[in-house]
Amino acid sequence: MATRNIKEVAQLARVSVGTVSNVLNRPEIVSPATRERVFEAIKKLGFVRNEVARHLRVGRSRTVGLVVLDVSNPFFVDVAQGAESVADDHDSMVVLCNSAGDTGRERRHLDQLEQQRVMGILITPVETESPWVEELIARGTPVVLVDSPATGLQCSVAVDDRLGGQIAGAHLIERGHRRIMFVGGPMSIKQVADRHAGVTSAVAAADGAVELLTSSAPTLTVAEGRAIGERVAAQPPDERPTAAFCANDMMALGFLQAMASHGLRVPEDLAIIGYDDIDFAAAAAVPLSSVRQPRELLGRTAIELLLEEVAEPEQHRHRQVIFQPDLVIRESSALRRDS
Amino acid sequence: MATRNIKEVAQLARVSVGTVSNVLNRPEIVSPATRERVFEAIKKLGFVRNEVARHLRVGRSRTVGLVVLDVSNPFFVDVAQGAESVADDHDSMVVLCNSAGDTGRERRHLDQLEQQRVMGILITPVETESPWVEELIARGTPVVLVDSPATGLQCSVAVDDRLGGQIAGAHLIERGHRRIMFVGGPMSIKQVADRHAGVTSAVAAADGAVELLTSSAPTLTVAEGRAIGERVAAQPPDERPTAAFCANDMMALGFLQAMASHGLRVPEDLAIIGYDDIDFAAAAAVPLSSVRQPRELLGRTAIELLLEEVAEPEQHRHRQVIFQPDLVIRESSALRRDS
DNA sequence: AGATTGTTTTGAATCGTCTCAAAGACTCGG
DNA sequence: CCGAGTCTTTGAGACGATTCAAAACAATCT
Repeated sequence: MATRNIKEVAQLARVSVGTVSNVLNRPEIVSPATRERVFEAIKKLGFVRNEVARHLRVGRSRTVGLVVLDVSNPFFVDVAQGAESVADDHDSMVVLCNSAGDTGRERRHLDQLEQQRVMGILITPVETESPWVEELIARGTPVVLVDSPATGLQCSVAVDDRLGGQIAGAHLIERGHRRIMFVGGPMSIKQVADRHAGVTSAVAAADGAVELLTSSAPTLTVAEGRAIGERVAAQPPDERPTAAFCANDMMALGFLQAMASHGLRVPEDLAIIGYDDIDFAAAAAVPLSSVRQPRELLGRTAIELLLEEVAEPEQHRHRQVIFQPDLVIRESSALRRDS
Repeated sequence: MATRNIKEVAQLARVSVGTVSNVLNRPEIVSPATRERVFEAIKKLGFVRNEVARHLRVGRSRTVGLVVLDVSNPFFVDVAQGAESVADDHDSMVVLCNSAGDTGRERRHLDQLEQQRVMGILITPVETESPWVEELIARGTPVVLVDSPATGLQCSVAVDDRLGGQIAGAHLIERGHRRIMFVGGPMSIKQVADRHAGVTSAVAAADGAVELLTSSAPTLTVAEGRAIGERVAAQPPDERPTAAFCANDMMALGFLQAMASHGLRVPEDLAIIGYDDIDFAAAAAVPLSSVRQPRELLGRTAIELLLEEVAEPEQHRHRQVIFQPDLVIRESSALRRDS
């Protein structure tokens, strides 16, 4: 209730409001004596600068919005932490919003962020083509796409998911697997489609006859991974795939659990490889092989591109940064299989 | 760049700014004809209300800060989702901040939130006694403590951790364990201390001679849990505890992994029980028994208390809501042990 | 027509801070 | 002691929306 303002500080310190403002923003141009007086007044009154008024006046905000597909997927939490670490160094702030894969929620968050006049928005959009995002940009909010193809209207950072899928597929084939299942989700999600395309190309490139089965769940969750795993475990051994490539680690963990609860050994009976390399992957009881994405780096780079655009809007040219994924082989696919 | 303001809208619609404001805030008091004209102008110009200016004028913000100890612990993500679901219904917004257990970061976040004049702050403080929080309250920002004892200056929500520890201990004793290890962290963290106190009391209440070992790591992470697990696994079988009660599920998962990688069977060779019941606990290859906390409910209740305080500051009396934890028995502790 | 009541619309004041041109205070050489 | 430079400090507008007393307009009744 007792929120003090700059005027009260000025009164107590017997200076003008302009001087107080100067002390706050360019202390070096004000004489040590008055500066000290002002600081004392600030302390005595418990004055805290009203960032809202400041923002209104200067027109620039210090916060960046980050809208992700699923906060409960640690992958996105890590991306957020990467972004936040950079924001910290620029005394700005990241506000994390969860669209939960829902277009409506995504839109509401974008509206709120735009109304707050945030400095810019980092987003992993629910749908590749998003008119909302384009209008947002047209109205002047800088946007950086995370893990989504750029349209030329903005910068983007992404990881080559096709390559990731290919690496995973090649690895399984090299380990002797001839019957591989892709445990995926809706192909409308670009990441899923690309990873699938990657493993498909790896299969096509193999000499021998490698079979690729594809299953698809509505969402990329632990529960869905487990459900698909249950179905696979119920199949007769000679019909079962010998390896599963899961669209993300959440699904892979669910799949793994289904294997365990049906007494199937991983990797002996069935190898598993996931995607993202979240921390829980390494910590699984059978440590999970996974295609690693540079998660923090993704977030860091995204916000750096944004800050760059904000700093020099004129000479800024939109860029698309693409990182290479990385194969991390752990126990869940470590075994060589004699076909 | 092309951010339109209410004045431009007024001009185009040939009305005064006051009328535009009315259309935005109390459309019912303005005649249908002008209302329509104003809406058209808004659409044509792509006008988006400046929440910053609004906030400055009306003095009330629509955002709530939530400062948590560790975003990479899914427990806190779930708390956040609970809070957000309530915020959604009150068209306000939750901004999630991560103190990462660091007092400095915590303070920076609190400063930023106060400068933004947020409606209020929900916080799981790093340290129980926090002068910053008290000053914050004194200066007029409502605070609700999450999972921390209230000082009477604010509301709080928490789960009875002592009871949780006791339930876990009693369960293990009932299953025949006579040598139990508490896998914990710094006792300065209230949650850890309480859970430890709980299991201690359960042990004291047992007739037979039950031994309680205690180990402590600097942080409650998967890696630390694994490290302690490695040490335990290296002990000769007759010196090893037969059960481990971990301070949270992250540690329990790490511990579990160490068991697996050393060929120790869970629960046959060693039972494990965790705390929080995060989703990954059920999804572990040996599904983890855990003491469940009502995670979303915790977040929901916290923000409801805050909204209540904000709505009626006068007649508001601070309350402390305490929830009961719940034992979820899964495979990792399912076995009855014959001593 | 004039009075009365009710409905819409107006526009000036306000929120707390920043900015910047201009005024004030000092210093120093002549 | 004056005038030319430096430093410091001042104070009057913004910024964009909301509010509210008052004005304008409309409808109804004498």
